[in-house]
Amino acid sequence: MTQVICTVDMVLLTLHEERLKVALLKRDREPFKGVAALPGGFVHTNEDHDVRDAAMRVLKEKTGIDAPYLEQLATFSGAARDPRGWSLSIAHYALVSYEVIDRAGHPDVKLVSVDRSLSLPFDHRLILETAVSRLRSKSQYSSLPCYLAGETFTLPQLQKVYEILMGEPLNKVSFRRKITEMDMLEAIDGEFESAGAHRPAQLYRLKPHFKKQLQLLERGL
Amino acid sequence: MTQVICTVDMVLLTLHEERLKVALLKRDREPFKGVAALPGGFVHTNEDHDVRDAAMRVLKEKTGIDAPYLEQLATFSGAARDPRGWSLSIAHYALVSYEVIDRAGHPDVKLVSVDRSLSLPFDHRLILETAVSRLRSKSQYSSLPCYLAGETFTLPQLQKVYEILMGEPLNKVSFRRKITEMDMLEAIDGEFESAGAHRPAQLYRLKPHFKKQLQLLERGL
DNA sequence: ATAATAGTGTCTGTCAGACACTATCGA
DNA sequence: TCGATAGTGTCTGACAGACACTATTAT
Repeated sequence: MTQVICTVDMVLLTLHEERLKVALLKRDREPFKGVAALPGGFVHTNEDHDVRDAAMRVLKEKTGIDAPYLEQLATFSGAARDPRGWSLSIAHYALVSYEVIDRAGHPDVKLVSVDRSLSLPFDHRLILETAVSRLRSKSQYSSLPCYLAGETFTLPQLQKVYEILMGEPLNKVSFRRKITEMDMLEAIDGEFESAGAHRPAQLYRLKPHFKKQLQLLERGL
Repeated sequence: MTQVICTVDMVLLTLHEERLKVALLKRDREPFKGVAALPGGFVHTNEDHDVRDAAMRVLKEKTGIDAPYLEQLATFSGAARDPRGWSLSIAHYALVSYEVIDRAGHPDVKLVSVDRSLSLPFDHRLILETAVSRLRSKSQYSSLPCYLAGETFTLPQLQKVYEILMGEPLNKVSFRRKITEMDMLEAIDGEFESAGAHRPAQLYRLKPHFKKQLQLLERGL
């Protein structure tokens, strides 16, 4: 039994210009030095408590970002995926609003639309597709998309987020019924968002209880 | 960076005596020698193509079983979970009918109801609970439970399987409507199951197309 | 015949989506 | 006043579950 190379890879997703985008970073070492790839790194057994810790550390080191939502995706493995040898990557995905990426302002982070056919090193293409598929699937019946909307948002903004993820327009009345049913938002008293020559929209935020806990629907949207 | 111990653990689930049960094996070496635990083993980079291969190999070696359904569950990791050091286990779960376990006839395999509060070594309790939770969740809206029902089964038998997993009685008419909607079963012509002094039930099997591919419902059962 | 379960036709309450309406802003 | 979007009341068609019925076996 030979050594297994243990790494974590991060799929950092956000919404920008009405598109779902992934954060890519030019690799600073071999293999694939200089090629845009998912941020990743080795598991450090001396400093990481577990692989979730490793994923958060790698994300922070490479992009400067602490993500409000981060979840293990799956483990990708095999003899062929890394030229250095038999390797294994515990892939995670994280969701942030565009503002968080913008504020971090890391010069090497590039946002690329996930719908464009991307050529990525290792099996990062498969990892990315798995992450996007997981996100879209969970968006059908959970509060997950809220983490892409930022700290505060209006209901029309949140509906737009869901629509981009689901790839289809949603019924306004039904959408609001479901959001009410989930009972995860609180109106920010007296705060409205004026976005032009029309009635301003009420601002909402996630109830504190749901900051780290997804809310699920019995039946999807 | 010190060495990471890479293992796979298998959660082998089946139905027996109207209960969901997990297969446990007495450990044949330290740590926890002699204690009942999930079947597990090291990843062998020289013979396993990837961790799925490793999981299938471990299951076959320890229980003699080739499972019709096997899926990666999640990776459990950390410095504390294994006394030998910082370790990582890519947990998988597999579904089989009781007949498969019975036919394999492995003397050391014990079936234990998952609802009993079990004391297990390592973090196997957490792994088991995660697997059961995943299975129950997927049972709501997919054909997954079919793999617990065996090669052929009647609709009343399949409904019973779903009911055990969901923990509640299901409406017969609705259940059959959903099964028809999934369009994954084919009647075995002229084959019926006589189970007493009443009308025999039609035998069904999964359509070949769905042998390795789950069928999903738009809305759950 | 009777008991027991398999399998099906039909009715009804519930709920998602369509539509229409009011509310509130800037110009 | 008008155009635009926010937000809400209501109607209707579709569908899940309840009920009732027929079908088919062993005793």
